[in-house]
Amino acid sequence: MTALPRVDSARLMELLSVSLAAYYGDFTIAAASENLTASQGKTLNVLRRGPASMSVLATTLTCDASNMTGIVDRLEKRGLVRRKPSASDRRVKNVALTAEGERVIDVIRGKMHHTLAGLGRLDEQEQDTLYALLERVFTAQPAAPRL
Amino acid sequence: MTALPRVDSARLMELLSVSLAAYYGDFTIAAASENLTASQGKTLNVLRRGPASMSVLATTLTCDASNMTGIVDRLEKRGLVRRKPSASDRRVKNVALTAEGERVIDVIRGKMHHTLAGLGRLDEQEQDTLYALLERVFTAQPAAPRL
DNA sequence: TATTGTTATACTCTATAACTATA
DNA sequence: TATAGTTATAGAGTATAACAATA
Repeated sequence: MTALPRVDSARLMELLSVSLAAYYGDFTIAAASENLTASQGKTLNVLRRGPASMSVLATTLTCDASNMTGIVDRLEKRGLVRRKPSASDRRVKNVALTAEGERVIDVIRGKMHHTLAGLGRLDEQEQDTLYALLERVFTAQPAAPRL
Repeated sequence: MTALPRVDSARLMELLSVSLAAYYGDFTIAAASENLTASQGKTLNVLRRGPASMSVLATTLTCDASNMTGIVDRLEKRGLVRRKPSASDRRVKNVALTAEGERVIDVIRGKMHHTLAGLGRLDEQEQDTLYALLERVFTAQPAAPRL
């Protein structure tokens, strides 16, 4: 691989903010096309990984637990998620996607045309490299080997 | 170089969403420590690149132009930004950071400990590689308007 | 006619505080 | 005592529609 231009940390932080704004905009527009707010879409996206309690949802979305009540209420009213009492701790309510909720979040993901096209500009090896680097930066315990 | 595990596009999209959530959470907490909402902080962050009109701000933040009026009103009331009428088009108002606004957004950026520590896990060559890949994925082809 | 920015409206998101049920 | 979730409240964010000023 040819030598890349040296980039200082501030420029990388700046590009990171631009990149994530682009991703967020893409997601927000896709969610709106399904008549969902960004917070509602993000909640479905988190639940796509599996059921989660109200407090875990709040932590993941970086908001107060009290906010999740209203967000999950509206999603539940539309039949996209459902609350299920935990068997082991009766205080806990686990939230899970319904089949319809699963369908909707998959549609939203498929509508992120800008991001999908951007990833399409990378070949397979470049995608693997990007994956490994992002994992190192944003994941506490990286599973991928060092480059 | 060790071969990296193959990663399909869906897993990469998933990691992007996790990365964004981590970055966004880091930024939101840092902004809150300066008594700013996420939207207010994002506005300052965009303006750190230079003045921008109300409509450009709205496009960059992926929200309706009418929202920017209130956000900029509150930032202006705190002395963090100011509106200046455009010389060439009297309909346009350019928004610029004040010295205090510049100071505050720099403080916020410096408080993004999680993200800064994450980037610190990469050596210089890896940072350059990440920069080049993100630029390919999220920057529009010819010369994206440097915001 | 089209665009920029604002206002008015209704709804959603958000943090804080107080409450309950459970641990 | 501590934690999970809800409720109430006030302030902020959000899209839509309508408007004035300017292009």
